[in-house]
Amino acid sequence: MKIGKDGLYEDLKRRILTMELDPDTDLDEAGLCEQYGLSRTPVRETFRRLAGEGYVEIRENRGTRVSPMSHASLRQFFLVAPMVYAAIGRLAVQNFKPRQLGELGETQERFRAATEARDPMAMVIENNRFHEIIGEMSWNAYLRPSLGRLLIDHARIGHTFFRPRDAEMERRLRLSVEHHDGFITAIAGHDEETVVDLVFDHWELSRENMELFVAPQGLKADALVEAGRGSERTS
Amino acid sequence: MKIGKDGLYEDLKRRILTMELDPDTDLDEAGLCEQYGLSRTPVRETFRRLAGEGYVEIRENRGTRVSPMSHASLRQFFLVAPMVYAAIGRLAVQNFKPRQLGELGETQERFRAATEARDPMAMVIENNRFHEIIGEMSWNAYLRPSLGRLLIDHARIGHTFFRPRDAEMERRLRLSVEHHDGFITAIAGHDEETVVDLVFDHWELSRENMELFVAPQGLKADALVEAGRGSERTS
DNA sequence: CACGGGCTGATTGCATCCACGATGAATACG
DNA sequence: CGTATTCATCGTGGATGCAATCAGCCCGTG
Repeated sequence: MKIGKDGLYEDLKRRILTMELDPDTDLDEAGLCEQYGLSRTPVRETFRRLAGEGYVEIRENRGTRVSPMSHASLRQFFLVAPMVYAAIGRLAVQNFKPRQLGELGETQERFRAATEARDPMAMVIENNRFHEIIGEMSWNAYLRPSLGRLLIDHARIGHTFFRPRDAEMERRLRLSVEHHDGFITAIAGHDEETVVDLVFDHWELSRENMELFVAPQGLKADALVEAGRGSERTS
Repeated sequence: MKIGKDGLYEDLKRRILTMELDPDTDLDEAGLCEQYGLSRTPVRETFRRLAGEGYVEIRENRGTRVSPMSHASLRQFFLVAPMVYAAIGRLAVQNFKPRQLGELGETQERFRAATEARDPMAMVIENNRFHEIIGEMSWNAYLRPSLGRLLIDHARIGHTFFRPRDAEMERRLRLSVEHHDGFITAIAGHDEETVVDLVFDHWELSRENMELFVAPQGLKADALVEAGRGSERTS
């Protein structure tokens, strides 16, 4: 674990994206002060910053907690994500700087390494970073805030994507890696239409997985009652 | 001028939207503490909050300043604004709550009163609030951050819209008020297509005005040199 | 005369202290 | 025995003092 203010910021982001910190988890201000060797002031400022970016929410006199993921907001997520992703993709092709293409490639290599190492945490982070960089390439300060919000919940809803349970999920994961390669090639070639097509393919891939997560595979009605009394959470 | 933390927050937003505080203006932390009867801690937290919403930017060890408006970002503004506005409009029709419709009506009445009173400041604020409410009606936490950013610069770029200089601009302003009435009627009737049409009409109206602001009417090349040495600002 | 180094004032960031409000438990009352 | 009220404790918001960093200025040097 890193120390200092930036370490706290990065760690909290990582832990929220990887669901190490579940939605609605209360953050212990005093505890984090101690762990990162900070006083409460910089910790509170980090909370404000994360709140501005949508990672947490601050309730007056009632502390800071990880942003919730309600059923209602999930529907809104599926409605706008493809639109924003496609727009960001187009703008990225139009506006990217060569230097960013290199950064994208490096991130993709780390992502590929994470998949080969079967490291779900690293996969989540590198995949998220990959799409963040595409956002940066768009150089659009107006659309990026929404992209950021979407990527947070995309990582959280789709985290099971990176924990393949069967051959089919393995195949999808490999396909996802190939998509990323395709993004890099298409962006480098200023091929806007191919990027948009890839955006939708890539979206469809993770959308199907996320729907499984939101509405899990058809268990028999009594399966949970039999096996896990009291362990499941009511949403 | 209000006092307290909320007063500071509201006032800064208002002063930034109305261009009372120009882009790139440094904010005086100590001065604001004194004016609003606060210590530096809550002032700094307000800065963080405003930074998260896109009103200001904080540079490490170099203070807080009003968010800049560069030429490059302006182009990005024109590219994505219609898309986001239209999407928000659709979602608002689908998801609004009756209570919000009342709030929208009240804001529209204040906006109308401001136009009749020829009060540009109030017009900017109420117009901005009107579109914020439509954003709230969408109940889409993913798209609203971008809407917020767009509305900030929409108010700043288009502030001349509310200072009509000739009969044509007066006409446009009246048309704008009528558009708002149209929004209320169409949203109340769940008429999604009419709302989207209105969004584009409304957008076109202010777009034309904003383009005049960005690329002002064709002065003769020597006009500024003759008349206003040193008084014009370089953007 | 131009340029670089060092100093000083001002401003920001961080730590600590204090006050207020919320939460939970114990007790008194119905 | 159940419920409401009070009180104690904890945690958050705000104020203040101190340290670090940055900007501007002066002076020395080439």
